[in-house]
Amino acid sequence: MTKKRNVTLKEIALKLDLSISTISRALNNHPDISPETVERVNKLATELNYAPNIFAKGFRTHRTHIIGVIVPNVSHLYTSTMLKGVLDQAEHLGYRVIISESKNNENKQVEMLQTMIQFGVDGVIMSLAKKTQSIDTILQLLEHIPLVLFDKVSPKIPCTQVVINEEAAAFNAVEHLIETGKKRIAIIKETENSFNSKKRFEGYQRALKTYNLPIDEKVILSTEDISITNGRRLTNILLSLKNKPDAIFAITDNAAIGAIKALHKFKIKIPEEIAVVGFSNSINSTIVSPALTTVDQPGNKIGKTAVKYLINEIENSKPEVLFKTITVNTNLIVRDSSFKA
Amino acid sequence: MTKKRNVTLKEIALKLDLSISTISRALNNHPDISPETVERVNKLATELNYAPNIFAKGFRTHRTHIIGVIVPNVSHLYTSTMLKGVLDQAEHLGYRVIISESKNNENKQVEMLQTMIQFGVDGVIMSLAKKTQSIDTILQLLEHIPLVLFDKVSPKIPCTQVVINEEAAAFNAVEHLIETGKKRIAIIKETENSFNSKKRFEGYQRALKTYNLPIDEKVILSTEDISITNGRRLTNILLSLKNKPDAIFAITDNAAIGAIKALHKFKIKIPEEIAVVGFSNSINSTIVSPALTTVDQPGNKIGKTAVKYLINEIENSKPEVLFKTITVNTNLIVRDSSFKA
DNA sequence: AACGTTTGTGCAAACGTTTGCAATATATCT
DNA sequence: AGATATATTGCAAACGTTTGCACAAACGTT
Repeated sequence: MTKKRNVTLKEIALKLDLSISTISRALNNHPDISPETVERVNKLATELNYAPNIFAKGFRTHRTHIIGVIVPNVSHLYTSTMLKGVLDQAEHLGYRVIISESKNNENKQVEMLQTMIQFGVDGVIMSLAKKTQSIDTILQLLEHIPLVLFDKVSPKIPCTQVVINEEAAAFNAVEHLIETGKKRIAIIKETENSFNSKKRFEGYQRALKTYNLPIDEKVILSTEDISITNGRRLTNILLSLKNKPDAIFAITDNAAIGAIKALHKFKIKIPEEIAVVGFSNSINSTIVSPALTTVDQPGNKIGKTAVKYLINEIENSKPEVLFKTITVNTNLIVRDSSFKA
Repeated sequence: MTKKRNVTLKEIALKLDLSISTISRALNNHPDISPETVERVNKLATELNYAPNIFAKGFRTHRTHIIGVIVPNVSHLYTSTMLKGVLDQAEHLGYRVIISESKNNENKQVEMLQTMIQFGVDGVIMSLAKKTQSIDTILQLLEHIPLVLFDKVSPKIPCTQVVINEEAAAFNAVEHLIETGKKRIAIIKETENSFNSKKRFEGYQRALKTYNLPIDEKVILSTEDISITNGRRLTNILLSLKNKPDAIFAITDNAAIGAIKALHKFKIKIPEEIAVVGFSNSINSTIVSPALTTVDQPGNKIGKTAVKYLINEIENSKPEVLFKTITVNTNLIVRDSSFKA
């Protein structure tokens, strides 16, 4: 493949009878070049369609204007919504984005992080792989590069983190069920206490306490893999109880959909007999019937916010950075699975 | 941010009392370095955790080992499945991936293509924006860089293209309906003849002809935006006909889901009265009830294949390249919406 | 008149790598 | 032994950019 050679500073310098350094400075708005010279240089540069050689530049400046993104799985709808936000915001701020999948594998995760650093990205945005344990390597790598965590985060890693108000969102969801008259609300959550699962569970507990409802272990079910199938399976368990719940709060849309399928099977009326609420506002939540009441997570906004903070860190490297946790708000979207008007 | 300095060839050279060039050659398996030297160099290199400075390298070689991907919208499930394939295969072959969205905007599309080229990617994989008209700029840019089109392609662009067997897939889908005894099969397609829509329509027509069924314009409906809502709307039109169809082939899962919703509304039995078949095997197709019969498009494989061909073109730049169209096979997945066992 | 200041520009080194060519040492051949 | 081939290695240039420093001219200040 014969790529045409690009215009260089040298050529411009030659044509204008100036030195290379002057051209460089003119194009970079260096203060001590005279306005007229800047003018002339800019004119010719655009005329010749000059574009700086990104490698020579990166080589000198150690800046690439690339940010890396590492997520467990790109093909989850929610993830790709966040990616969209990242891409938009990055482009807007003049950065490009390299994306990798950790596939929820911890080793792969640090490996990707390493190659990205080695590759020279200016910063990394990451959503942690499930069961991320060995924080050590990550902590080490943190010395090399600015990192922002989003979605799946960990308080053990000292860096900026962008999350939704998991706890409050769960609280609202459960509160909504209580307000519609439900008294025995089950929860389907994850076994291992991922950050998200834990927070949502806390919100669930707080809601029950606030409204003086008993917390009953029997209707608190957990699963390793929070999928449709497991949502269904756990719901079957709930249905086998003597004292059945009158509502199910599933920590995930998929689990909620599984629940609905199980309830369908037993011809149980939703929401009259048992109401269901999910979490994510995935497309599926509108397709299942009855349509699912769920928590809308603004993935787009999360992505954008993460980029904004990362680039801020990259560009204003203060000696003492204060790492914040940024919370993006969610909305409860009420549909037929919990309340019929 | 204080990035730690990396190990360089120079340091290795110093420690081994060899020249920089020898080190470089040893690490690149150049044939005229003695085996022992190669051994020593490799040993020390891994020991020091040497990683070549990607910028110095790209600077010299004009190779970045990055490939660019441009798609209309990352947050479509099918797209993100293809992306997954791209990421996997690229990583496997030692490349990294930069992703951009064209947002189905033609100008944005060429703009992205340009910045990617300017940025120095080794090649680009692209799925065309809807209504891509001005092929000219793309043809020009083609001189600068290897390009592979996938999914949304155009025969007007002379480059390798990776697609599914749209026509045959549609044929099979319609054939399946005919085999279950359906005689009046409607189709819901796109107004503008996108490559995909056109091919699928051709398959539809061929199937009817093959089985000597009449082609009736009345049950051939089109829409600009092939969404759930429009699937529903067009199905309502079909239901208002005197002579109703006994099956609907929707060119897209979403349209098919819209159709199912419309049929539900009128309490029409699926598939007994009217069967429905979609296209894509999106997750939704299993969530809707009855579960949707659909064409499984192996997005993953398409992504992988595209990368394979692109990298082949990048690495073996023959003077005369023969541009192929690669066809990836699909499967019809039969579910309850068309046939109950 | 001599000096400092400011303004605009150029020189040349540096970043880390690859690579054509030269150089040396060793082996092979007459 | 002398000459020629072969196997290893080193030298130095080149890639395009940025940047510390030096320089010159023009001006204002004593």
